[in-house]
Amino acid sequence: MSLLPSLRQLSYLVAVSESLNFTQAAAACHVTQSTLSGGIQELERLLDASLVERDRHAVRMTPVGEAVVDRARSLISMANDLVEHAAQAGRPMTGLLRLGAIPTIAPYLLPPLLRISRERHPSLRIALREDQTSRLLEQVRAGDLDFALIALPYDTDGLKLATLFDEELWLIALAGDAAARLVRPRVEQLDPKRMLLMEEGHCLRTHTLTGCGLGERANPGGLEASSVSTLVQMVEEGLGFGLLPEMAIRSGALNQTTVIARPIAAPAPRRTIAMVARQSTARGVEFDAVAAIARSLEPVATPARKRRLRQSV
Amino acid sequence: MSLLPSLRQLSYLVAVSESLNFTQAAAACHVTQSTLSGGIQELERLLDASLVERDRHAVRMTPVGEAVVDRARSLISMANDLVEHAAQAGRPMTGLLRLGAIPTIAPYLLPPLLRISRERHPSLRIALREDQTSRLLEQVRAGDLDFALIALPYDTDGLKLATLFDEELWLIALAGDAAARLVRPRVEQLDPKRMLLMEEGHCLRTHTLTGCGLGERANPGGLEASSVSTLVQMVEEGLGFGLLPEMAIRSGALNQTTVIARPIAAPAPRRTIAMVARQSTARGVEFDAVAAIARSLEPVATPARKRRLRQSV
DNA sequence: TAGTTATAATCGGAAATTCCGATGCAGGAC
DNA sequence: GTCCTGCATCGGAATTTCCGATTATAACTA
Repeated sequence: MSLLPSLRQLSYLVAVSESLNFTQAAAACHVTQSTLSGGIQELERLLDASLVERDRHAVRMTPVGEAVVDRARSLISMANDLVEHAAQAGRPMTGLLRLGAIPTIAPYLLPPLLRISRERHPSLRIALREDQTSRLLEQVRAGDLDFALIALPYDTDGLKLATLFDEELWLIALAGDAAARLVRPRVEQLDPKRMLLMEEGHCLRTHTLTGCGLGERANPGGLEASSVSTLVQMVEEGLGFGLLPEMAIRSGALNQTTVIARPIAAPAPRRTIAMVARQSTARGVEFDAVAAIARSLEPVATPARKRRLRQSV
Repeated sequence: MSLLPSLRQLSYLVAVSESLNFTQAAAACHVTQSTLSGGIQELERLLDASLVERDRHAVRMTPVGEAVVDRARSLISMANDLVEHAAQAGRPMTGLLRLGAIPTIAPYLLPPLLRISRERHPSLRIALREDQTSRLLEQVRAGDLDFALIALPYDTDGLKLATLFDEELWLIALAGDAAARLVRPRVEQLDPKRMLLMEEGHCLRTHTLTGCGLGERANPGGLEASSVSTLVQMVEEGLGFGLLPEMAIRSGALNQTTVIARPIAAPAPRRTIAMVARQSTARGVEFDAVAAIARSLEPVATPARKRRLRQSV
């Protein structure tokens, strides 16, 4: 086994890669510039590779440096998880849990989830953050979030994953709309030209397109929604039809509108709700507990229930 | 961010967990017992948790200690990968690569794989180890192996995975055997009572059973083979029939025998050949290169080829 | 051109840490 | 009791880490 670099040296390197400025990096690490400079040099000597390119004009990371920084980041977050795990070991289901969720899940799944969690585990506090999938995963990996609720398919490589439940996408349209004529439309019967999509980057956009067998080509009409509610409003304006997760509809996304929802004939477009965490998370117990609660909230889609739901909107 | 433990302290703890003896652990770490003792205490103080239980009679790890040891192990192997990656950065496809393979792959896939690898990458040396899947994965995780060739389905959680190709299991039997009467038998037509299996722990056993829709119940006859060649010999003795991967048959596992092979009608039992490595492996370039070579060695199973093969055995 | 600012490297010494050897202490074997 | 095994403890040595001051270089400014 070779000699190992210290986590401190690695954190110096990470800091440099973030500011590309030794002085600022040193401040961020609460050490002097000379200490950090020495630390970086020591690391380069130990690894026998140049990691940071010090030009007259600027500081840049070398390709090897970037690779080392990536590995160093996950090493440090793993070490943090280790410390946290030991600290929390005797007292599971307590303390602060930082939970992220995408905007097409948060408003519908979180209210009952938080309520049940408070009932069962009163001393577990949950902080919420709502963001796009890619950013949530970044934050989970960086250790800024403990868990994230996302929709699959999505690349979750290297993360701990628990699938929670499947969910169908339903058609939403005005009552008079051509798409709403059919009680149980099939995806092939939907006119791609009149389909309203979410903006680029929203995972619901991708899931809608792939669910309808369409590629990631831009929306012909050029009309894109930035949230579920704007999508509903655009449908209300008669600009076309859209697809919405069953959960959103059940939670009243169409209330106060004249938009109606229709389940789509099998094979219906669907997405899988899942929760992710770092593999090395200190909160394994909480992960299982929260996942269990979320699973119990699956939108049970019996035919009778669907009929009732369809009538109510 | 809290204060982090040093990798050295963590390695002390890992050593203690392996020998459960401070003096021996100290020797393994090349430090004195007092140094190691102090290191462990410092770690316990830092984590604010008791990790090692020092009884009058023995040393045991606490549950928290075990958990910390697990995390420490992967932390240390990640750190080693980081160092190795930096060292190898400028010179890919060189040096020693430690490759493991299960016994039902090694004799068939490795000879051509090694030949092509030597042609394309003369300065890459490959050391081989043959073992059961579970042990290979252990060694990969521990950093004793770089890659392992295994058969899926198998739990590869937390490892870097590349699927290489699918492969059917073929029926092997004596020409006069009831099972060999059919030119293209279906799995339902095979008599479970006369099926010869590999020993417990061999993944081919599991894949055979699940491929035939059978549970993991013991072999009724109690006859179990410890390798492909013993399985073939048992078939040759007329003790029953067996299932063998296509690759093994193509490579001549039945040569010098009177045993014949029959492809099974769709849906045939199959297994997926895959290669795994640590997520943090320093040999990402080599991983892709070796996987590409292995993929090019897929047993192409066109009907014409199958017919030719069947006649030759 | 001379002065100012910004940034990283270098150096000597202070501070902290890591380590060792010797010793202490407890239990078990004889 | 006496020896042996095994972990904890202690003082001091060796090493590492860190700081502050200074130097070096380039860019910008007046």
